[in-house]
Order: sequence, then structure tokens, then C-alpha cells
Amino acid sequence: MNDRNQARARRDASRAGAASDESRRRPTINDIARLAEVSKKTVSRVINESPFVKEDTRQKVSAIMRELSYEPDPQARGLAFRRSFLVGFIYNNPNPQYVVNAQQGILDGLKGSGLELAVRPCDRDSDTFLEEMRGFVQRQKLFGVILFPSVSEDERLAELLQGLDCPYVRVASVELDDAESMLVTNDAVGGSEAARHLADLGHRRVGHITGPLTFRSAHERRRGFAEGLAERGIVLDEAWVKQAGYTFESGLAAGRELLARTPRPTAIFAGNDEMALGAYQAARDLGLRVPDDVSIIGYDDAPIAARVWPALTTVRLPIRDMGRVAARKLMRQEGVDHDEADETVRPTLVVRASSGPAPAD
Amino acid sequence: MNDRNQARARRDASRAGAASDESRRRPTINDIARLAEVSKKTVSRVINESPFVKEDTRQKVSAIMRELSYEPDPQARGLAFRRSFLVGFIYNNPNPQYVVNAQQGILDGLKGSGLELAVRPCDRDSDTFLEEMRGFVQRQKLFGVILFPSVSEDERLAELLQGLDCPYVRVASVELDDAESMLVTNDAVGGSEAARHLADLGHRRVGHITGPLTFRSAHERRRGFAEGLAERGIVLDEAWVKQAGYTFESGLAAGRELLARTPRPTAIFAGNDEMALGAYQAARDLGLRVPDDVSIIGYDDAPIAARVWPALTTVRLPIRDMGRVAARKLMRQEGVDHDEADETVRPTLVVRASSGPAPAD
DNA sequence: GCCTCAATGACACCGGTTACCAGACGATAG
DNA sequence: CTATCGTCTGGTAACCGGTGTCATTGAGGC
Repeated sequence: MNDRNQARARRDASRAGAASDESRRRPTINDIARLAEVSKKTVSRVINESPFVKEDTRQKVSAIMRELSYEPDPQARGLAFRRSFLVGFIYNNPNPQYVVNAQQGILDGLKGSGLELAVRPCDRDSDTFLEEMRGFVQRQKLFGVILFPSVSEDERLAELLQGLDCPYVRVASVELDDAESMLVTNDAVGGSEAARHLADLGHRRVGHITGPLTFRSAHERRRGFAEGLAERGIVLDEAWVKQAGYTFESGLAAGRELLARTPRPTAIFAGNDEMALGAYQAARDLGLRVPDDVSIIGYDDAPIAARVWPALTTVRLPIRDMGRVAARKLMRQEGVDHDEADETVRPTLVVRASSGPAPAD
Repeated sequence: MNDRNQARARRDASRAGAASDESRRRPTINDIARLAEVSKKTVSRVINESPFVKEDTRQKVSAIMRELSYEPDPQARGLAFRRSFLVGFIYNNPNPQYVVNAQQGILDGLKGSGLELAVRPCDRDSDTFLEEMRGFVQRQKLFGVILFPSVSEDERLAELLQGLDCPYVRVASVELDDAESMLVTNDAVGGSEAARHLADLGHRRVGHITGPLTFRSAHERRRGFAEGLAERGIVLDEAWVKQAGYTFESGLAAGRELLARTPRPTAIFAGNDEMALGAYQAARDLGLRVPDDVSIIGYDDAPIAARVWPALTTVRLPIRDMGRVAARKLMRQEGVDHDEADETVRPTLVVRASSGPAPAD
């Protein structure tokens, strides 16, 4: 701390002779109170929109606050409230596109509220995971926490947050135990969209490359896919479901195996875009054309999906919207933000060039 | 605020009957002082590593802090210090991969320091850009700010931060005015790596798709590329440099134009991977094979680069490292963190399948 | 004239910090 | 051996910039 102050002192010295300290100082609640000829408590009431302030008093105080462009100090306020104005964004998703979109959406939702976003990636498998999270939440006295998959599915973390009395919103693909603070992404819907699309194109022999079934997202996508097929009278053969690891390489291996079979599937639904691209590669290796010989559908609409050739048909999650909705939900729970907002978000199928009519036998 | 407290009160009520308030309360400096039988001032000295504490006193106090797993409240500390423990990460890069990596690196660097990261995307072209930034920095009394391209190149922002007495580190591709708080990425080096690679493969007619030259990164990459070619006795023909917008579509258009010429360039260096993929598409449209007919090199090593076919040769920036180094540099400036660290980071060429020997004429 | 209620202010407090002072302690001088 | 002095430490109070609690004031209703 010594050193730190030295550094600051040096900087101060280097710009000595600027405006006088008095005039440069940010105004405090005391300054406002003095100028408005009221007590600081009354100013505080104005800040917090207490109904117990006479209208003209409020006007006078507001005018002075505006004139001095006064903003209350979040640290001081937080200290008194025993609570900060920091929202924690806890994530462990390996897909950067996903993280950035979610983060951006949350920031959209937080905008103008005075809340700041503190980000915190984590590793659920770490021994100290829960301890770290506890430290983060408790030390910062977080206003609230927003959880995205797959940490959002961690019940231990949810319990911890309840114990710490820290409000949270979980974004997840299925209903969890505490439905109240949940936001559902409907992965099953996305799966069934893909299924209907393939069925309508005439496909009957369809394969599925699923992500690790320990991920709810993978589980739900598969379930939705099977249900969508069933709606069209098609049974998803368990033998044509290969489990992979959400990675390109694992998708490649699974794709190779599925496409080497006789009879061959005419379509493959992959649990994410990475694996879909692995399947592309597998098809290419086997001399199969997409979509003429085999249709391939992904999930996520990663930026790469539109770039590859042929452009990938995929299911898009409105992740940024989900972030925004999650943030507003948190704020609404805590009594800031009085808008209404719908709380569930539907994925949509983006049809590109990788899906086409089933080939004649 | 009323509503907010109501919400909290409701939650409190719902879990009434948990542990008693007294035992659940986080310990404060007073608790430590009482138990250690010293004054709070002494505890404060221990926290701040003052040299004026007898060794056994320090031991005793530390032991009790550890036992109660006491952590000083950053808000209270910040209030007294007139400074928070929040580092601001200000970015405006459209590439999510870039942002996430930078962010992750910064978090790596901050880890264990007790500093939190508050993220803030921005739009340099907005009218209120500077005002927003001023508000952010001043309201939160930020410990410091880390700037990544291209906001890092904004001199108005740098001046603002100096005026606000807020320490900052700028990550940029060239030396700027205040070299002291700078971290250089050496984009020119990356450009010349690409140039040497192509020259060594025998290419003589090379084209370049540059990003917007208002971006220093674009300017530097181009400059380095020209210099690298010059080293091998090749002149970069200005007519074969097309400016594009760092996007797939603009890369496609520029690629089309370059590849339609006679004689045709045998290699193209694109200012980023997106544009390189646009050039892929242009080559495909014209019936040209990569790399047999034309070699293509990108920049950034976006995740997509390894996934496309043929896999893209590209220049990799160690962005995550840059984030870490930037964070430690900021900390060092402010007297926390006493490690030494090198402060410049070199890009490396990742050779994949999209670059090959120049075709015979 | 008393009671009620809206509006305001006085004061302590949130959990740390600094400024300043007092007491302990060892060394030194008389 | 005692008085005096300087050096360490630790205690006390004030402060950072807001908030909660409770008392006070004045106006209006009965």
C-alpha cells in the first residue's frame, strides 16, 4: 500500500498546478445538502426516490444535483446498504462467441441502471470451485449473480448462493429445482425444429451426434430431436445416436462411424456446430457430398456456421437476448426496473445450404 | 430502493430460523481486534503490511484473521482510500474471440490480487463516448483501466484518463505518445513473417487485402508485410493492395477483384482471418484451388482458421498473454505485484495448409 | 385544544482509514 | 540510581460518503 500511494503521489505531483483541489473534488451529498439548504438525509431521500419528500423540495435538490452533475458514490452507498452494485457474471462455457454474446446481452440489460458487471470464469471441476465462488460473492457483497450454462446447472452453487442470501438468475435448458429464478432456453424445442425440418425434406434414416449426456443441453437437444421425429412418425434408432464431446475431433470420429454404416443415414443432426463440422470432414473423407448425399444440421449458429462451405443449417440461440432478459429478470426480482418482459426465449432454425432433400435410395 | 429492500426482506423471512445472525455475520476488523486484544489500528497495519508492527503481534493477528477467514471489506477500504479495487476493461473490438482471450488474460493476471474486473464495451463513434467513459471511471473510482485495440489508440480517452488521475495500460500495435503505459503487439512483425514465408515459397506476385487503414493494426500489418517482402527483394505493388473492412463479405469482394486480374497474384495476405475466408470463397467462385493456384494467409488465428478446409495459415497473436502482461503491468505501476515481466509480445506464424509453393507460370 | 400524519432533521452507524496523541520502554546523562 | 529524552506502539477520534432510526416540527381534522 505504501508503494501504491507513492505511485499515486508521483502522479499527483506531476500534474500539480491544475485546478485547485477544492473545485476539482467531486461533489458529495454534503455539498448538495448545503447548497439546497436541507439535511443530507433529505438529499438521500431524493436519491432513493422516497415518497416522503415534498415535490418542490425534490425539485430544488434535483436541480442542484444536476447542476453539479452529482452522482452518489456507489462504494459509500454500498457500505451503508451492506450490498454492492456489482452484478457477477459467472461462466464456464468454452465457446467464446457464446460468452461474449451473453456478456453483451447482460450489459445491454444493465445499461443505465448504475450496476456494473464483474466477470468471473470458473472451473466446476476444481476442488476450490465453491470456495472461490463463496469468496467472490461474499467479499464483493454482490448485488446478484447471473449464471449461464453449464455452471448454471450446478445445484451446489445454487444452494451456496441461497445460503449467502445472494439473488441469482440461472439460464439453463430445462426447468431446475428453483423455477423462480430460472430462464429457460428450450433446447428441446431447437432439437425438434431440426427434426421437423429433416423429416419434411423426406429423410427417414437420420443419425444424431450428441454432446456429452452429462450436459443438460446435450440431453435436451437429443430428447427434442427424438420427439420431433416421432411427431412425423419416425423412430430415432438408438444405434444411430453417437455420443461425442462437443469438439471438432469427436464430431469427426462420430461422423465417420455413422457414415460408414450400411444402410447409410441420409441426414445427421449434430449437437453443436463444431461437431457438425467434424461430420463435414467425415463426409468429405468418405467422398460424400453435403447436402446431396447427406444433410447435416448443427446447433448454436456459431459465426463459423455461415462461413463454411456449404453454409451450415443450424439452430440459433438468441444468446444476447437471453443475457438481456436474464439481467432484467434479476433487476426485477430486486425491485429495480419495473418493465415487464417475457422470460423464455425460443431457438430458431437457420436454414442454409447443408440440408437438402433426402437422396433417392 | 424500497422495493429492493422488500425483496430482500422477503428472502430473509423465507429462510428465517437459519443460524443466528451473530454467528453468521462476516467478521469485521473490530472482531479481529477484540479477539487479538489489539486496537483496530494495529489490525489495519497488519492488513496493509505496515513495517511498524512487532513480529509476534503480527503473527497473533494473522492467526486470528485466518481462523475466522476474515477478509477486509473492499468497499469500506475503497471508501477510505478514495479508490476502488475495480479494474476496468474497456474494449470495442468486434471479434469475440479476441475479447474473450484478452479478458481471460487480464483475469489471469489479476488472480489473487483482490482486484475485480469490470467490463465495459464502448463505441468510439458515439457522441457520448467520452462522457460515458468519464462517468464509469469517476463513479467507480477505478483502480485502473486496461485498453485494448482499437480504443487503446484513442488519444482523447488517454488524456481523459490522465485528467481523472486514473492509471491505465494501453495495448496497441505501435508506440503511442505515452510510451510509459504502453504494451506493444508488433503487428508489423506479424506482417513481415507472412511476407517472408510467402517469399520463401517462391511467390513473387502477391496481393494484400488490408483492413481499414484508419485502424493502426491494419496499417502496421500492411507496413510490415511490405517491409518483409522488400527484405526479399520484392516490391509490393500498390495496385495489388485492396482495402476492405475486416469482414467476410468485404474480403470476398476484394479477393474477387484481385484474383480476376491478369496476371493473377499467386498469393494473398489478408489482414485478418475473416477476410482470408472471404478470399477463399472468391477463389472457389473462380474455380481456383487453395493453395495449388493461390496461397492465402490470414491474421489472428481465430478458432475458425484451423477448422476450414484447407486449414488456414495465419499469424497468431498471443492475446491472452497480452492480457495477462497488461494486467501485471498495471499492478506494477501501482505498486502491487513485484514480479518483473517482459512487456512486449511477438506474434508467430502458424503454417497450415493454405500456403504452398508458388505455381509455375 | 388535542391528535394525526406528512415532511424534515439529528445522530449513530456501515467497515475500514488517517492524524494525532499518550504510554511504555530502553538508553543516556547527571 | 534517578531524571530526561527519543523511539516504538497502540489508543482515540475524526473521517470517507452515504444510510437507518427516531425525534421533532408544523399543518390540518375533529
